[in-house]
Amino acid sequence: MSKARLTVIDIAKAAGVSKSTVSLVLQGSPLVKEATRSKVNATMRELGYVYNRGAANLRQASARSGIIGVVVNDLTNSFFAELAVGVDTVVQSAGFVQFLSNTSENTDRQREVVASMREHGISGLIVSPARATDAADFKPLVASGIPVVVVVRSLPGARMSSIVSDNVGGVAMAVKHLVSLGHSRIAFLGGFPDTAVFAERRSGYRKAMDESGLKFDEELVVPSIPSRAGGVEAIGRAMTISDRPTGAVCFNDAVAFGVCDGLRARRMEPGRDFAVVGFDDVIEAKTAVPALTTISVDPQAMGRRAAHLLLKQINAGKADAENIIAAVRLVVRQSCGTGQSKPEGKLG
Amino acid sequence: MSKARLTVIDIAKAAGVSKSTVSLVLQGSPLVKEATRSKVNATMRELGYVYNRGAANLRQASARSGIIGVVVNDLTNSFFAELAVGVDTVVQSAGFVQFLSNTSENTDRQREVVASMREHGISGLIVSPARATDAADFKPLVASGIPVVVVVRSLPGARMSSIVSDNVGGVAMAVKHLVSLGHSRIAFLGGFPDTAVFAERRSGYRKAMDESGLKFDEELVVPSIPSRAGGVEAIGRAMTISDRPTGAVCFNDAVAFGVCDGLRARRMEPGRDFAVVGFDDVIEAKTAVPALTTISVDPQAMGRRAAHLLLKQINAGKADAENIIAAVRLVVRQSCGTGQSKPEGKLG
DNA sequence: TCAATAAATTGGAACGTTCTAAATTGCAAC
DNA sequence: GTTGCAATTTAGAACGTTCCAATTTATTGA
Repeated sequence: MSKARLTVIDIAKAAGVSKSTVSLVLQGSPLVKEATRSKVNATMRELGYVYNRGAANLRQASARSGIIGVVVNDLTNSFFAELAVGVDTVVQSAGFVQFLSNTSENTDRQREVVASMREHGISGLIVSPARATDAADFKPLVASGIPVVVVVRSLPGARMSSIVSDNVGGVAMAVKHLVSLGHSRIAFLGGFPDTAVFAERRSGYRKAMDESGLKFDEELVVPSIPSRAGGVEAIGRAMTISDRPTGAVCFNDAVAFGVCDGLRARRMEPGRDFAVVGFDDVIEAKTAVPALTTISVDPQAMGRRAAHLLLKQINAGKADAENIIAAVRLVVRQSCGTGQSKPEGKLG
Repeated sequence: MSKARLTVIDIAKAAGVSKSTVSLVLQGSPLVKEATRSKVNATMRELGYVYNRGAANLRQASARSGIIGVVVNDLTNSFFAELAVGVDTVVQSAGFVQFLSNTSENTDRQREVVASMREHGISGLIVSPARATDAADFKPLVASGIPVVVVVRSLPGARMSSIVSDNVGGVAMAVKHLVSLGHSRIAFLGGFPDTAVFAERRSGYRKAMDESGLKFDEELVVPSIPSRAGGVEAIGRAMTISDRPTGAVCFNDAVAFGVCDGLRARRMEPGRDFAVVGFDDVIEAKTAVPALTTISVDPQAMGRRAAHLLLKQINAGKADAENIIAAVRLVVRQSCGTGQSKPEGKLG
């Protein structure tokens, strides 16, 4: 059907110039005369020329390949989708193309995907690592001089730039908010206990409890799968404790929604009978009933920031690792009530 | 820092064979002796060789580039994220790599992204077009022999394969479900009225009303932005109608959740005081309270199917356009109640 | 042992671009 | 008219792979 691919030589012939000139035009070089440039451009449009980036990358350093790889661990989680969108906006406006892949928390697939991106000559990589990723997996990549920015989950041991949100500060903020509303039995619900993020958030919980002069009770931290279903389960277990909590800060918003579901199943209304705080501020947090009080991390902003950092490193040629802790803020909505009356009086 | 790139020639030298042999090994050719193959593989591992796919694509037909482009119109909508994940699973297991990009409903960006993918020599493209996409935008692509599969939204006028869900059948099913529960004033809420999908779903609504012997009342279809906020707004307007509806089928699940929010704001409990049906069956539909009765389109399955179709076309070299309507099913949960008592008695 | 064949390997020419260094052109000043 | 210098343009050698045709090596059958 389609004839042989059009090359720069075909364009050159048709426009009556040399292939070098066409190449110069392609690169927007100031060396070529305006008249020539427009003539060449016209011929390209006319004949329907398609640039072959693969051939170009053969000559140019891969820093100019124009592809930014983005690898996320769970695309079905809207947090990561938002993150990718944030990266995309700045990457696109810098004239790069985003190459997004999903690992579904599978380290083998992550290896494949990263290898594949490397083969395609990416200019840089932004990665939210799968659980249990070995930092050494990225060693050869950074050794070969390709900038890498790690987001969301840090990979201790590797000399790579990273951006993670302020997990300890965020949870501490949430706990203190509940304390200010009069709560003293505060649970920490959800999350996989073997992850760095969990450890950080838990330590923020402990820190804030200590600083508020409240007793840290191991019973009050109940891990679970960090999902809505996990939240239902976690609140279930939390309610079996003899000295029941009156509020909880949750590992993330999904867990928090699950906790709300679980409370309703027990005929308790979240925000009135029990205070719940989430973490992430996913889009639904605003519109849920009750609207969720949560720690906002703004995944899009995080993505944009990661992209800027990566672009900086790409342009600098070689940059030293930079580790950023993204600030986080408490968004007060309805899920903790007004704190007017004593929460104890509402239980039962 | 890093020395010059390792090439197939370096490996050849180190392993004591010719570059051609190394190339053969790379391609898994049966022509090379087992002993040689393992020797070469060992050297590659040892020296840390990275395959340069760009150079390879220069020689091979782009059908072998191994990249599948996926373009979606809104990555922040989990429906499309799920779709992409579905595509990814089959694409990966076929040894291809997915190249996902987001257009955010912007046709200009869509053009850029598609052009960029073309430059990178994709083997095929799966696209969920941005609103108001001109089918002609894809003409040059298909003319050049690259297989394209359109998903979710059809592009009338173009000779491309497509997979869309059974919009008219789905909504009709939902309406008849409500009718069987005793409802007769049924609204159709949400959606942009200028889209093909809206037209199809609306026509399914009308068809089912007619077939059930119920009066089609223009007042009962109230469009809105297809989001949670849009749902709140739509139910608000629907409740101002003199002869109020007692149930609604919604443009999608997001709208349905918004409708639930709006009902609660009016002190009505969805599933008890008003029946609501969604469309899409997003993950939250199962765990929401009340669990949402909805039309399930299984985006992952749709993605897998699109990927299979695309791979078939890639392998066939040239395939004629195939248009698939993906079956859809009604998932009954709690948001329509049991239908035991007359819904009219519950209003007020 | 020697053909005859099969199996395995190989050199060199592509592929479509960029880059370097050199050649050509234009133009102002002599 | 030259000359000099800047502005444009260009030929040809890369880049790292695959493919073709040809060569070398192993295996078989007499």
